[in-house]
Amino acid sequence: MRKNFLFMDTITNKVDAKGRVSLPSDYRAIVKESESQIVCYRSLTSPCIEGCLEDMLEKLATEIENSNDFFSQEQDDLTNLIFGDARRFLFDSTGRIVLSEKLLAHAQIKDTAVFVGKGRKFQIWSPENWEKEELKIRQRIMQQRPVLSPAKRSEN
Amino acid sequence: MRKNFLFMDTITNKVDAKGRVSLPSDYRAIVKESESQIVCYRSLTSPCIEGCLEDMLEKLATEIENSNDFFSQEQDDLTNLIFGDARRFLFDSTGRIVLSEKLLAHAQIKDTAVFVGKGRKFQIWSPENWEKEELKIRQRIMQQRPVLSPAKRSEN
DNA sequence: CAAAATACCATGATATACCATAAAGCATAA
DNA sequence: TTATGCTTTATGGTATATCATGGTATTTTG
Repeated sequence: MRKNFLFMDTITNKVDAKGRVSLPSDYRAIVKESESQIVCYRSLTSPCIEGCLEDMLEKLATEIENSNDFFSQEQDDLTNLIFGDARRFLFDSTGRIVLSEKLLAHAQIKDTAVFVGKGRKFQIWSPENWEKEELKIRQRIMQQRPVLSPAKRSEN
Repeated sequence: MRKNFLFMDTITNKVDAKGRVSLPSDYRAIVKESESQIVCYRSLTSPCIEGCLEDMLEKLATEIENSNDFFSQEQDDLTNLIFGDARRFLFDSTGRIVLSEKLLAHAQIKDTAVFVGKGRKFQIWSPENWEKEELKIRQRIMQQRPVLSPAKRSEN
């Protein structure tokens, strides 16, 4: 790969009874260009699904492999959680992936999924949880920047 | 080789009276692509079976050979244990391997085996032991999280 | 030859790939 | 701007292929 790519935007799609969702078309374009695959796993810290390109995990695996720390407990834990949870998700000719029950349950997703771009990775939220999360994020930002210009504040 | 491959996901399969288990189909695909073989041995630190491609053990052996580390006696011992225990496991035309009594006993596996991907290697657990282990790991990770360096990558 | 290990066959369940229609974006021309 | 046709995308439905697993045949080995 080594191409530039960014997962961006926020897109809401339907999830049917079988767990099928359309991957946003921009994301599909990234997959095609990169010649890699989408990999998803439960976020370690939030009630959402996280996704990235398999290349990213490849990189992680290589780092661990080369760290000469064949028997480290910490690495063992990490690899168990990340690789033990992650799975490839190929999309069919209509652009859909099917999310597993495990992932959907973790993210509390029923019939609607919100894809949120995060650059090198992306997240999938339930509409309710994402709404709350976005609010939290905005509040954190505001606190950290008390001196935002009035113009900026009235934007949006 | 240097092909890309990752053992991922957590998959539960049945073990019959003869010790036969289906190797997850993704794992089989890796074996075919790599033109290497699956090797399994008793984990040195946990009640589980550990597996990887034979290439990996090759690499480990080379590393030991080339590191004239005066203080690596411990690592040397560990690798001796692994090589003394490891064995090739070929799968038949239906995708099954036959786990030995020794391995099954060590992992306390009766009629169900849980395959847990770890990137370049994987583990096989009994459902009960894996459940406990996963919980332990999550607790440890949560505690250490702020100081984990490789984990930066998986941050939000 | 007996016992065990290994390879092959058959089946149902499940996941995957494909088809068809609807909806939405996009460009061009009026 | 507004209307019109075209292309791309989303989504419900269905056919197909794959996989896990119980069973049996065949080979190996002691």
